[in-house]
Amino acid sequence: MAEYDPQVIESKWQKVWERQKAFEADADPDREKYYVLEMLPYPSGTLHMGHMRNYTIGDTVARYRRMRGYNVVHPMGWDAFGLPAENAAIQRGIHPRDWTLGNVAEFKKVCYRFGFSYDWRREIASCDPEYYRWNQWIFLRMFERDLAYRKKSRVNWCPKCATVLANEQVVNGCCWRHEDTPVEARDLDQWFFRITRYAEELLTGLDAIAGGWPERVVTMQRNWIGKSRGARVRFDVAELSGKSIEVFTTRIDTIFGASAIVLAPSHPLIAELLAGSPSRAEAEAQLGRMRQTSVKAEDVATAEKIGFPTGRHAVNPFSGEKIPIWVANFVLMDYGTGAIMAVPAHDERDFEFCTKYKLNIPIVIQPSDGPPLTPGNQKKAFPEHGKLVNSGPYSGLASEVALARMSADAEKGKFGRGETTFRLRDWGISRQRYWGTPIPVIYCEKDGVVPVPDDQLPVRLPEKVAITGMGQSPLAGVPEFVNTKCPKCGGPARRETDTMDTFVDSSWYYLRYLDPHNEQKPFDPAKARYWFPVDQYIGGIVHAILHLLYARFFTKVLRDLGHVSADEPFTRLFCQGLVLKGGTAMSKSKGNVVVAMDMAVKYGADTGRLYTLFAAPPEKDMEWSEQSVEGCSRFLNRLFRLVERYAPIVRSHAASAGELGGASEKEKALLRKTHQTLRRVTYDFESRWHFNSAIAIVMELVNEIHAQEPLTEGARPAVAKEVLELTTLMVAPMAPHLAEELWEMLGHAGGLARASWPQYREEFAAEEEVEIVIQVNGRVRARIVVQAGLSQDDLVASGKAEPRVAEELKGKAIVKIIVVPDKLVNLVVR
RNA sequence: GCGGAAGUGGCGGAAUUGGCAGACGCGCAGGACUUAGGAUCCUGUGGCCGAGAGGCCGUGGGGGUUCAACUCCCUCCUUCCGCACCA
Repeated sequence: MAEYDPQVIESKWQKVWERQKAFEADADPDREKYYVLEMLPYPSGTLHMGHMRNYTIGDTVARYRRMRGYNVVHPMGWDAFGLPAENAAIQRGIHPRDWTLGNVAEFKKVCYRFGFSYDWRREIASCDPEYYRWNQWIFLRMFERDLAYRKKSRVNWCPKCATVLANEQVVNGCCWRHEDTPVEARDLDQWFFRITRYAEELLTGLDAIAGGWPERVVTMQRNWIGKSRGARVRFDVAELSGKSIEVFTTRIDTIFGASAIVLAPSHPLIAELLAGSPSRAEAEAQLGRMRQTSVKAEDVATAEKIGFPTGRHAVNPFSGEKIPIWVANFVLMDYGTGAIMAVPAHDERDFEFCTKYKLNIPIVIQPSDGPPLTPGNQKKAFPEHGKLVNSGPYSGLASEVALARMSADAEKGKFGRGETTFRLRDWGISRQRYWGTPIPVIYCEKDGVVPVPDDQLPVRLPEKVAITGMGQSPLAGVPEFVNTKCPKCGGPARRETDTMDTFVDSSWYYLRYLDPHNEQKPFDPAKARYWFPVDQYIGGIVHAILHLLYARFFTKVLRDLGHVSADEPFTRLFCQGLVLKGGTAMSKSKGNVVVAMDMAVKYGADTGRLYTLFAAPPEKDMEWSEQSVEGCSRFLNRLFRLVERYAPIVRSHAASAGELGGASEKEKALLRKTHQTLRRVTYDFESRWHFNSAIAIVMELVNEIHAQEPLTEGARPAVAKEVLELTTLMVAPMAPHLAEELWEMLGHAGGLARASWPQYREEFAAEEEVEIVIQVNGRVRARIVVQAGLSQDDLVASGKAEPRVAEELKGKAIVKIIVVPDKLVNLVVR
């Protein structure tokens, strides 16, 4: 008897699939397409089972869809630019490209070993000039439309490294390499994508995809875009005629309670306000300190509120009241107008600030129910809507009414207007790094900023670069790269030395897959018309905001450029859970990884795949358990032995399905179980991807075939064939190598990579007999087996006849009878 | 602080969406086969009471709706995740 040897079987079928080109798919207007995609991986060193979960889910879905007859495109590629490659270069003196390509080769080997059904002809790597030239091309198109622009922006700067740090390289406000050196803020000229132009559409577009995306992701995106309606109001500066300050507020109804105007430390008007102010010297010293603080969000959020008065005043346009103008660290320059009106009684932050600096706290909103606020009893801000008081002509109005009326009045008085703002900011794409896409721009003394002409693309990354992690952008140290000619005047010019954020690479790669070798365009719109959008996208929740938002943005830009017609790139999104070991996510740095290749060598890829699907529903985190892996291995072994045992019977007979009639009771029971299993597995695959329960029920089926041995004595080949073939097909998307082997054992030539998913048959699945639970007052008192479809009256009668039930009914009156057909009878007695 | 998700045996989890709680797997216990088994097969396995038939309790806590609640409503607790001075 042959043993189940996954090493032999898996390698055998991987070669067959390759020879058959089983997973290559091309546009075919006559067939319905299905584009399933796992998020572009960063090819880091060793692949562990945390990675494999993502691909296993995607592959299972891809294989299932193929069996359902779809024309499935399932590509794979590499997010090959990025900081880790540069770190490797610094630490080991290896070129980032060599390090990256080495990892890619390793990654690919593991994907192959796990039998993932990718169309490898479509493979791309973002560090390939044939890929990133199109990043540059898209950048230029965006530049032409003012969607790419340059402005000064604040970055983290380590004075010891003399370089810019990414946010994640800032640890506790200090450089990750120099933990005693506080990070400084610096302003550099940087490139931005004007994603805010699409803010409204990125928000409304969520409604269209909401049904196909996890709700939490939609919510996170919505919050990130952060639309808020309010008003912009102008306050004149009392001491400087003709000067004014605009604030943004969502609560114009509280404006009579404003006790100060507060500016962000980098507000442009500060210099003018301070010129000639009595408190100038002290104020400038404070300002200097404030401007040094870190850029990191957490640090900003937890910092204590500090501020100082400018000595100037603003005039409240509604009340005519003069209030002081302050500067404080908690006001953000890049949200709203960079200035706020502080209404301490009705805003928590303002309350904290004004309490600290002993500013007035006038109450202008009273709760619509509950005790009224008084200066004596107010311990914290009251930020809710309510009824206006001390608000001149608006006193007595409800907030909701006042908001609209005061906004309209501000507009009439020409000192304000209704306005909508977004929390979303433009996307800064400049990185002072080597291993990324060069930004295709040239600076000429005469012509200024000059885009690189299309026919000079790609702007290639130079090979020989000193990467030290110190100093400015590495490319600035390569004179052959920097020094060039101005495309306009031909005079001497220098190239931009920053590279693009790697999120640019992953913002449109799903379109390049559709036409990966096109040398004329990023992709052929005709091909995109067939394949795009992605039907099912699969990846980690970590990318819920940025990557997905950027990809949506790019899709809209490319649509407006006329390259695609879809509004959204991903119709459905699935976020798989993490793989934990010892309670924390598997990661190399934590040292708790289960190496994917080790898994394949010890148990085989099919066992690894099956366990990943079996241990938990795919959207939930799962804890890795080696012992449970053994369980899956045992199951596949059992299945192998089962088919091996009966395969000769099946093969000896060229059975046709028509011979299933007239089966014995035992055979009928088995056919029933098989078709019920198929019904349930199909349901799990179609609806919610609960592969764990699909596998469980197939295990039950296999157990039943084993236990009852209905096929041994005088077994009917037609029944054996039906049962074993369906079982094999059901596990095929999950354990594809073994399924192929079983399929061959059962007498099929040519493999099942393109076999059809079977249709369950109701006439086999239907139960002839059902177990009915008989309850008295909701408690189970008996179970009876009856013919299916029995009438309610018959069920009640049979139930009452049960001795245990009769006993309970003795001396009591039945007040209500509930019958659930084929399931349950509940007799309510008193 | 705001937003989201989740709490079921010793463990991972199931319950086709209001109808038998604990499927399936792991672990554990007992047995069979074996020179041997960490292979394979069989049996048992939520808690308490009982020799047994059987009974009672049980899905984070408390309350409610219902003939019937892991499932729906209210409330509290715990854990995880995301955002975080957004005016």
